[in-house]
Amino acid sequence: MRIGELAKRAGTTTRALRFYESQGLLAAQRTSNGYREYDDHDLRLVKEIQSLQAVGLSLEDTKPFVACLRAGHESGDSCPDSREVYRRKLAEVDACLERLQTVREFLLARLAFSDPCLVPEPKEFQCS
Amino acid sequence: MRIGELAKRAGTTTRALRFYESQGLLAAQRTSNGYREYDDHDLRLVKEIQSLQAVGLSLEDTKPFVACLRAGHESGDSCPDSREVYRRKLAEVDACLERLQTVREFLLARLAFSDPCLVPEPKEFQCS
DNA sequence: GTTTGCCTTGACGTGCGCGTCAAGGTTTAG
DNA sequence: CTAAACCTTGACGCGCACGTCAAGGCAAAC
Repeated sequence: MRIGELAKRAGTTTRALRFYESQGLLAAQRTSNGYREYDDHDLRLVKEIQSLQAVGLSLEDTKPFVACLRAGHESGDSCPDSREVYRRKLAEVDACLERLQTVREFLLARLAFSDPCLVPEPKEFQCS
Repeated sequence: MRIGELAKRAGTTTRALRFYESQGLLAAQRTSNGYREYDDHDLRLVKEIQSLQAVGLSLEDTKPFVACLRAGHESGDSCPDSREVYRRKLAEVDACLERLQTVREFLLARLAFSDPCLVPEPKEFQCS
């Protein structure tokens, strides 16, 4: 399949896929006219990248997982480097949780003084 | 005092102070030669900004607090707009905590399968 | 032939909070 | 007189994961 179809199947954009290639995550065959050609294995790679990004890993962090899949392993997280990324990320998450708890206590304490009771409006948030 | 001394007293840089001014957070008097001139009230403002940033608020979010202090209030968080920022931030923090808990569960589950037991190395982390 | 819809590379834009020069003016110490 | 240490504005850089144009090539339908 070509880049447009891979993007559609993976639910992403051609720009993202070309960016992954520029970062060394994705390697495509080229047809005679210079078009990129992908197979189901590449689709699998893209989905792996997406699920790891959803957990908060950077593209750099997904490299060991991609390499693991390329090495023939069934899952991308069965290699030592991948598991090391998991451990590092877990430590980061724990640190963040602790910090956010502190921040939460602070905000609650500040709001405790005579709150005029307005309805809050939840929106999106940058974390992890 | 001039910008260099204010920066030293507040533990920041002249670049940051000029940036605050460009964002409408800080307004300085000018001496005859064009130098910015600050007083203790400005130092107070800068410290307010810093403490709010430490809690994870953006510069934009600190504006109501600065306005509140400028309006003559003792503390920057005694005005309705400031408290509204607190409430919104609290909602964001709560959402982030929930999300990070989910991520943490995921990472623990993935690591649960035959961990070769390597020592983790805690580093800095982007959160809030 | 030409329009349509793919594809290519390249380069600049985004948000945030400044850091880091660059090129110059001012004031003080020696 | 000169050097040092301040100050001024302006403009570009950074990290991250792409978005968005620009200018053009390729293939199939009309």
